[in-house]
Amino acid sequence: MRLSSLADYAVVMMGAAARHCGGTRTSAHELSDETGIPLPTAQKLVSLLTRAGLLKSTRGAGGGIKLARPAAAITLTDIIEAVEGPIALTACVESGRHDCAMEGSCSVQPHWGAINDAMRDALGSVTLASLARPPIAVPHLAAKAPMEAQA
Amino acid sequence: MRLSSLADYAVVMMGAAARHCGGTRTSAHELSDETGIPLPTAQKLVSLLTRAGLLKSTRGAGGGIKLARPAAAITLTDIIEAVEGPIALTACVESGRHDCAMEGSCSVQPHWGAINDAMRDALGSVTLASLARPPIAVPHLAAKAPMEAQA
DNA sequence: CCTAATCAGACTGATTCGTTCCGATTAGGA
DNA sequence: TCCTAATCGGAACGAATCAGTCTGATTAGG
Repeated sequence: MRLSSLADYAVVMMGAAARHCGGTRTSAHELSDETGIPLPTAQKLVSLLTRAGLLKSTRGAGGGIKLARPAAAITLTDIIEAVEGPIALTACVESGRHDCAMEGSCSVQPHWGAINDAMRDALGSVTLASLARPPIAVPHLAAKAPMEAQA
Repeated sequence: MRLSSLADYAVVMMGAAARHCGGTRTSAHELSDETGIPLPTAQKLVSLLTRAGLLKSTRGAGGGIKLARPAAAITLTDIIEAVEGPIALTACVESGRHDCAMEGSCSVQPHWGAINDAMRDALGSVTLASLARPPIAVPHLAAKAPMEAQA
């Protein structure tokens, strides 16, 4: 139930990239300096995020990277899935995976789908634009998500 | 962003324990047979869940385990935190942890608190009683959680 | 044509997780 | 009262995943 460090770094890096006024071209080196993330790691993340279609990269001298979409159209779900793969709390919610011995007789398995979707939607409602806003000191505003698994 | 296998197993085991009419005494061996979880692993989980106050264990011959609280008063958050520790998507949301070099200057750090609480509340709204219900074939009913991190 | 700067993929070391085994504790029966 | 049996509790081993680093391929500019 913890985000991997790479996913955490990816969110920070995308936030820094979004602060470059969206379409302005930047580079992995520049983002590394701004965020404090080690350069090799930043390069690896740029590679992953580009392959996922969140960044547009231009190679060669004078090249760089920029957001592939407006910051308001990029969510935490997009970033996390770009680094960690599909969001799946358990193995049985991944489509095409049927390696659980209790498949069919497990009584909680049908519930995981709804729970997983709720998690995914919650992360999907947080856009990169909202993260790029300067921080305001109002730490507590967690939304009450009235979810009851009935599936 | 994936639940550990132990946490997954713990949910299955608690669901099986709840199906024993709440207060009826059962054992790790019995739960292992019912769920298919290997016996040593089931024993380890019983130990963790007991220490967390979710199960009441009685040692000796004729002993066993039973739910410490009604199934309706046990949530997914309780079970997951009993096995994995406090739910913390990132290192910076854990109270007392300040080992991030970007502490203070990171612009996304203030947002994680609200996001983390939303996750925690969503899992906390799923009770063991709802999981113990026999599965119904209605796979899609994910709640729309209108959360926008404004912290 | 050459140089320089960038992204992209492959490799190594370390940490964590999952599993298994063995010992401590306790109630029941002789 | 002692012994036996069944249980929980903690410790050690092996495997898998992950974070981080390095080197190579590609491309624009001089």
